[in-house]
Amino acid sequence: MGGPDQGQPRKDRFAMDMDKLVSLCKRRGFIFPSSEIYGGINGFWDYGPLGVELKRNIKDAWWRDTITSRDDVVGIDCSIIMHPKVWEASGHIGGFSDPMADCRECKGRFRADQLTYIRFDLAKDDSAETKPKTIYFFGSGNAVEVAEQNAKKIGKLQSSIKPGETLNRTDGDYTTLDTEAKTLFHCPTCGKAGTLTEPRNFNLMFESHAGAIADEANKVYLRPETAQGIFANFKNVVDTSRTKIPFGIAQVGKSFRNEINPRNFIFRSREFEQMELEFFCHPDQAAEWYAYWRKARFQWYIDHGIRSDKLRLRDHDPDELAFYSTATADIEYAFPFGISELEGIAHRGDYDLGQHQQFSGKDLSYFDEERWERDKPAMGMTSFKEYLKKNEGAEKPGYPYQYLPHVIEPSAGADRATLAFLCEAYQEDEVGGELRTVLKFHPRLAPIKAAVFPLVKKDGMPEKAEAIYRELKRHFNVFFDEKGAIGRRYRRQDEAGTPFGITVDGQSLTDDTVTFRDRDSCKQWRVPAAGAVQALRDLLEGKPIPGAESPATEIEESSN
RNA sequence: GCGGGUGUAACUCAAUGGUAGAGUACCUGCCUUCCAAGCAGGCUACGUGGGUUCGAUUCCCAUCACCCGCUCCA
Repeated sequence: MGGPDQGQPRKDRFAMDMDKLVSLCKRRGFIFPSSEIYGGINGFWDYGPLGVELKRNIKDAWWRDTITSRDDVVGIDCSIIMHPKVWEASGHIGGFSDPMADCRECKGRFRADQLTYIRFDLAKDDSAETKPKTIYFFGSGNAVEVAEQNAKKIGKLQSSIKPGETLNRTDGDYTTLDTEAKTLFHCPTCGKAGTLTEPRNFNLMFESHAGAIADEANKVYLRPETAQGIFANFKNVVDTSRTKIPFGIAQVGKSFRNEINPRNFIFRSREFEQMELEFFCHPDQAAEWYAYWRKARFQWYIDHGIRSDKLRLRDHDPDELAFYSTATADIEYAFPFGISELEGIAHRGDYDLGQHQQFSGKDLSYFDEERWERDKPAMGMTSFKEYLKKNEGAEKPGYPYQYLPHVIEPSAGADRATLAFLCEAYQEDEVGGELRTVLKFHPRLAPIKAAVFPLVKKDGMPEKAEAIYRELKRHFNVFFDEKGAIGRRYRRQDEAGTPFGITVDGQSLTDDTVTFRDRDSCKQWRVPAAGAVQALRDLLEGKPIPGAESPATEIEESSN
């Protein structure tokens, strides 16, 4: 987050801002606050009739481009609740929960485990009964930093020891102090003592209990990401699906995080949907695959209509990387509320499989049989055991035939993508001197593909239009509307993002043609009624509008 | 979680210590041959819970939700 676009959005006549978008989403049935009749619930949102189609189209496009159109990726659908050990192995139980302490005085908030104390107990050797004298030094940071902050005083203390006295030093953090000692702690910001609250755990994982009785023993978590289900099933998939490295396993599904502060419409919510791919490859090829997915995933957003310079690809600085990752890139979008992440592509090495191998005690390594069979004659070996024996004592004796695959993880948020596509599509322009609000979705993503209208409600036009509608409905999600003025009906569909309007008019009754109307240009052209299905299919697949120089909507080939 | 702001109809807004009005939208009918036309009629609201008051949508308190800033975001 952060960046040049974070100032107040301009609210001029044609500007998109979140208020307008939220309002449109509500008005047209894209997105509603969850449980709204009870006042809503923070961090949860519902998708309405148009919103669910949009989001489904996004997920379907991702699924098709990532899995079914490829030879090297398979899908999976894991349970939301998994064995709690999964989250120990993944680091979510340790790293996902932060104890926080607030200063009552200056309202500062601190990671309680980063508030460090250094404690000295001064004891006289010959008087075991005398209580040792205790001196504390406090600060923010690790023990070394706090020692530096207090170097002078500590030095003074150490040099004041008399013969027959011992000085014992213990380091620790705020969470380990007893209640009395906590009152001695100074707030690192305002410097006042005893102003910090008890540390409170901010565990971002939702907890539940498997079974009717709630106790510690059956505590379970709602998954905070879908990825771990993939790693946990790595062996199952390898053993059953004839997949060979390099290959990927992909999943779309709900995840849950108890965000401290849900904000920005559906961008950060507590229940959200992820589209994640774990692509497993040989360590030697990981860098290449990382580069491939980094590029392919960025292109995917462009191919689906995010053409503006609001979309960017940002490589993480080395100091931003998680300790196990050798490279990570974020695909970001400049939302009205700031530049924020849509998707991260991470080179995770063998960290995840390694963790699960360790915590489960199961061998998760991959054996490259093809390569072994190819190479073994040259080495004069008949069995892999010989090879292992030869390399006994080596760090990776089975390498390069047996190894933990490295993984490239493109991890996308379906709700964030939906919001980005909405923001990108939202436009206000002028048609015949009137202001028009239009959602210029890529036809592949548009909730409704076409709307069918009789020009007026008489002379048999409604009947003819409905017949065409029925025929189209067998193939596409189309909409029929015969009420009111034709212009109003066009505009309504513009707000829903419907790319094409099909109108039955007076001429249709004599020559059996209909007009097609393009959402973005408002241009119209005639098509034989009997060919409407094929004509719409052609348009949705990117064939040009008759008379137009460029295709109605360009659909480039994805780079896979 | 802290500070500030907002909460009235589906949407955008108004007025008011004596229970509320507009525009748009929506519904019905008439009319209408291509971009939110017209006519007639109709439906829908004071976020929730307390308090003060004869009486609260209005004042006070709490709560919930949303917005902005901070914080957080493996």
